[in-house]
This record gives sequence, structure tokens and C-alpha cells, in this order.
Amino acid sequence: MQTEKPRRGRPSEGVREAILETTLELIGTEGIARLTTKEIAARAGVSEASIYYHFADKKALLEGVVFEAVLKPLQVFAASFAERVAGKSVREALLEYGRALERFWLRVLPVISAIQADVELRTYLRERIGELGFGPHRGVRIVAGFLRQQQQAGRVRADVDVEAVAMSFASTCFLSAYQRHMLGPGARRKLPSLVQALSTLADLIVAE
Amino acid sequence: MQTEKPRRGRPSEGVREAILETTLELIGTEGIARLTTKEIAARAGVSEASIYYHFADKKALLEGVVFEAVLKPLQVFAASFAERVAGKSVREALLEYGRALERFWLRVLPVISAIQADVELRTYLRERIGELGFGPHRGVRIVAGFLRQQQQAGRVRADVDVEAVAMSFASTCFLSAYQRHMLGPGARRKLPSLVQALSTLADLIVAE
DNA sequence: GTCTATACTTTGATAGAC
DNA sequence: GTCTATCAAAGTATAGAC
Repeated sequence: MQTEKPRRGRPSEGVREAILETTLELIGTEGIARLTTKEIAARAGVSEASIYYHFADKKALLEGVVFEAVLKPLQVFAASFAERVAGKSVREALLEYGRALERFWLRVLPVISAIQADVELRTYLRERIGELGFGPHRGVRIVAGFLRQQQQAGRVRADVDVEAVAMSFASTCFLSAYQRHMLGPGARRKLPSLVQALSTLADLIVAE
Repeated sequence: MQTEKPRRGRPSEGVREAILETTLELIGTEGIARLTTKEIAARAGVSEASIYYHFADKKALLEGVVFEAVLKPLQVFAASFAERVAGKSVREALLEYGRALERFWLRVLPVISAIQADVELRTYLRERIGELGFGPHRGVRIVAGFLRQQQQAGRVRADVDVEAVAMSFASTCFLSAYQRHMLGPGARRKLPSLVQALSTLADLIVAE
């Protein structure tokens, strides 16, 4: 008695995946405002009807994209802090994690931004983020925890508010990513580099 | 010989202004994705045709909103730094300016975000920002200049990179605003407060 | 599961009266 | 300058063949 459906393992081909990927790509390049099911279908090389076979409606498709492109990476990323900083100095740990945080935001911001353009998606994201307990404060808490631990080990000045520093740290990574996102890759480096900003922050808090 | 047009001073009524205001409001509450000229007209209490009398097309209307809601406030805000910090201590100046910066972003972010959802608007904003020489780096430079001046006066530690600190400062204000924007007003204070973060930053750099 | 063809709705934009 | 009425185009979604 087989409980598996026959012909398992990608019955036809990754059409669903292609739709999701294409939609994500279009959101990044064209924006969500004029995103149509017609164009998604054309670019993914499938028919519009296929979209409606795999997704209940356009809203469900977009929610799928949000989950795949924001919430899933978020879960993965949130779990990776410990191994990234293992055995590193405070300064090196902050730089390493900061770069990773900036990359994460660069990948996720196009979708996050697009979501703000639609109330229903905004609500969807907020609810899911609430359920999962995510938000920028997560990154802040993780870094704060690390700093507190280093503080107890005497490697961070005893008189600094680690929560507050962690917030400035996370903020710096975020703005660095947002500036690139907003002004485009062509935006020359008009801001101090991320490394420069984070190094300075690290120097200010390490115990002498 | 009169060079002025007859019946000057708001010929009919502020219809154009009402349209701009309503559009801005709808972008904030409903998002730009499903923004229609029909709804704008209905909520502004005017006809759709009136919109097309005052604006060439929908795109021109949205560009008008971007200018009024982002670029104009930007010009005003950029000019206000000196008077905000006049005669204040480093710490007080940073707190005062930081709060103003956060408020500024809170007002502007709904539109900035919406713009990211539409390629043409994104291009428009980038071009205008380029022309005017704006961008987040402006806020950073202004603060850096202030800190450098205080540094020369001996009130800021001589060994800190003021550009880098200014970036973390501006970033902190930005993330504080963005978090509220993204997660809504209902988002409980899960992050350290802006004042707490900025105070810590100030304490780290003032000369002992 | 995927396609072609099509039904039905909404949208941006205009014509013409006042 | 503002309105009512209207239209062509574009959009979402579905039916039915394969």
C-alpha cells in the first residue's frame, strides 16, 4: 500500500518555483506597482492559467514571494550568528557580522520596500513577523547578548550600555544597505564605508 | 499695464492642493500599489476630470506628491541644523538633532517607500536627488562637520573618526524611524529608545 | 499540470456641457 | 475650472481542451 502519490519528485517541472522567482525578480527591477500576472507569465515562460493553478490568486502569489524571499531567509540568518563570530575578537566579530547583516538587508530590502506599497501585503508581513517574533530588534538583541558576554569577560568596557551600542551597530548596517537600495548601485560612495563606521564603533567600546 | 492675470489669488479653490494632499494620505494608508485616480477623486471630493485638468497624467500627479512631500521638506530640513544646535552641548545637540531627524524620516518614509514600488518614480526621485545633491550622506556630513568643530574645541575626543560616528548617529535615527514605519505604530518598544542609543553614542565620544 | 481562449472588471484618460 | 458621461486598454481570473 503506497502512501506516496505516483510519479513523485517534481511531477512536471519547477513551474511553481519559476513563477516565484520571476515575480521576485520583477519586483526588484520594475517594482510592484505595475506588476501584472501577464508579465509574470510571459517572463517565466508559462501561461497565466498556470499561475492560477499554483496560487489561489495574485495576493496568494505575492504572499508566497514574501515568505520565500523575506521570512525564510530571516529564519536562516537569525540562526547563523554564533558560528559567524566563533573565536573572533570583538572587533573582528562585529565586522564579520556587520557585513553579513548588510548583505542580508540588501537581498531583502527590495521586497520589504515593495510590501509597503500594498496594505494587504503589509498586514500579512506584520502578522507573520509578529507570529515569528522577528523584527529589527532581533538582530539588536543578538548582538547585545554577544557584547554583554564579552563585557563580562572584560573585553568590552564595563560602563557601556550594550543594548544601545548594539542598536547603533545594527542601524549602521541597515542604513548602509538602504542607501544602496534607494539610490541604486550607481550611487558613489558618499557615505563612510560600513567597515570604517563599524571599526570606529568597535574601537570606542573595547576595553583598553 | 497689468502683468498679473486677472482674478488672482486662488481662482477657484485649492483643488490642486486637495488632490495632492489626498493622494499623499492615501499612499500612507493604502499604499501606492492599488492607488487609483477614481479613489483620489472620490476622497478629495472632486471629479476625476479635475485631476487631469491640474496634472498631465497620473505620473505627473505622483511626481508632484514626491516633490511636495519629500524634496521640499528635505530642502527645508537641511537648512535647519545650525539653529537647532546653537549654544548646546555636544550631547544635547546630538539628542536635539537626532529627534528632529527621526521625525523627519517618519514623515517622509511612507512616500519614499511607496516610490520604491514604481520604477519611473524611483528614477524620478533619484534624478532629483542627484540634481539637488541630497541623500543620507548630507545628514551625515552636517553632523560630521559639527563634531569636527567640537573636536577642535576640545569637547570631543581627539582620536575618534567623526565621519564614522556621524554615520552611526544618522543610521540610528533612521532605523528608529524605519522600524516604526515598517511594523506600525502598534509595534511595542522592542528596541532601545532613540534617546538611549544616542546618549550612549554621545557618552562614548565626549572628551573626559 | 499546462495550455489557449475568453469572460468580466477596473483603470487611466478624454469629450463636451456648464 | 469643474462636472457628468463615456471609452479603449489593461487587468484579474476562469473554462475547457489536451
